[in-house]
Amino acid sequence: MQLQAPKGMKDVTPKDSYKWQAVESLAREICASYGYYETRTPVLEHTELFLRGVGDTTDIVQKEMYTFTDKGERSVTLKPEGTAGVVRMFLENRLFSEAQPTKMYYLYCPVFRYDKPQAGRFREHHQFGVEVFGAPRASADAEVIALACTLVGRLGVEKLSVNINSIGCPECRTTYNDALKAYLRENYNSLCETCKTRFEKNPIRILDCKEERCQGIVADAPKVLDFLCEDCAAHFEELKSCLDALDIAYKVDPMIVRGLDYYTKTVFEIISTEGAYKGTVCGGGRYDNLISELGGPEMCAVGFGMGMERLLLVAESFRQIPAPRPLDVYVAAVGEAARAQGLRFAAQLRKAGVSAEFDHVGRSFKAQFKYADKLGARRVAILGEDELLRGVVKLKDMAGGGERELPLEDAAGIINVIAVNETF
RNA sequence: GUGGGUGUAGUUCAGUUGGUUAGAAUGCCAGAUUGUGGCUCUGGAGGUCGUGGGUUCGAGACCCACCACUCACCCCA
Repeated sequence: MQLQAPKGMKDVTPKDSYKWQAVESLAREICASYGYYETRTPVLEHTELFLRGVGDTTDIVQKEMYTFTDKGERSVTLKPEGTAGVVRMFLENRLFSEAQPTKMYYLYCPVFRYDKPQAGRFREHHQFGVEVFGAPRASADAEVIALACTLVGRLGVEKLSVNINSIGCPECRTTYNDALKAYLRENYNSLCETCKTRFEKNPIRILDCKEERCQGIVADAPKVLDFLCEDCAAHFEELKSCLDALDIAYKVDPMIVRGLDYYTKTVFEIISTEGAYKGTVCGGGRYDNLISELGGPEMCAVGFGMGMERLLLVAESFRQIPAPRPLDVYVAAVGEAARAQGLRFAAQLRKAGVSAEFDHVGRSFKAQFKYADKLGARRVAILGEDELLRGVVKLKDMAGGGERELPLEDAAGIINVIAVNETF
């Protein structure tokens, strides 16, 4: 028995979950303000969906998928990204027949990729993502970028860079690929081995190569942006003016090439430049052909995926996420009769919306106080033999150290004392 | 997939050229008023020294293999 999570997978312990919840509730709040609704789709999909959706020449599909055969001999795959499943959901539920656009988000969506873990890279990670279907105008692209920036900004992350690019539609990309290959042909022998194979298969990926020699060659290569057709160029201009209108600072980076095959026109990345993780925190773009390629109607789409682990890493290096006060009242009771009364009292408090804890260990008064202190309880309600006889409960304020005695019957008065944020 | 680093109490780490019973801090539990937290003091529990081989009279230390973690490359969020 190996008492260890699978390689590259992490637990969220009860002590840390508040950080995730903080990010999640912020994301929900922001999405609601932008008019996005949550969608939830299975962790597993038929393998075919990703082969066709993500693209079978990508690294993700070729070597990183958790694919297996289930007991019914079906090939299924743990989601390697969020978009394909949402498109499937959209088509299966025929949401395309509703009024468009359809604006959706997903949160804490588990994503699996079989690669070697390192800082900010896991075999299972979780994405917050957003998809807008049926919104052709670039203002949708800008809205999605703005939403991502709002979340990251609200978390206090200051050092980041919004990089945008356009990789055009299939038409302009063919023209561009020809031009790129013509340019690269002269330097073909100087390219790294991987790039040599990319040359025929997917030359645009060479732009993304981190090898120094390839970067040198690629620096003066023709830019996709110069080959955009009229429509794509207009779309890119519209995006830029929308971002300007929203006061979002961005950088045009003609070298952005995303790792998923479905992108058209807009691609973007939000990159953290400082903190515990440096690199892409959010990546997305437009994918106008994916819905039809998966068997749906001609319908455009734009969206992004954001790595929540990365987001958290970065956010925490700028600002501590405040831990919520865990407990209003610790009910300390010793003696069987008092314990019975205390158990009831704790239940009454909870019913009134006051969080309460009760001793289940059988500790001494002293130990119960110590424990209450450790929990960060604001008040301790004391119920011992003495109080029981007199029908009262003592209420101690842990910060001030003072005590008040209240009749046990007067629940409302007790709640009031507890609820008021005073020190005594 | 390629390459580096690291594995010793729950946690962070000491552990001499290989030599008796493997330590500290912190955390946990208890006690210092038989009903009161934080501070202090005292005590206690807690370790197959990552696993398996090997060298040796003797291995936590040296060698080999494996495993895990970690970092970088690749790729990505």
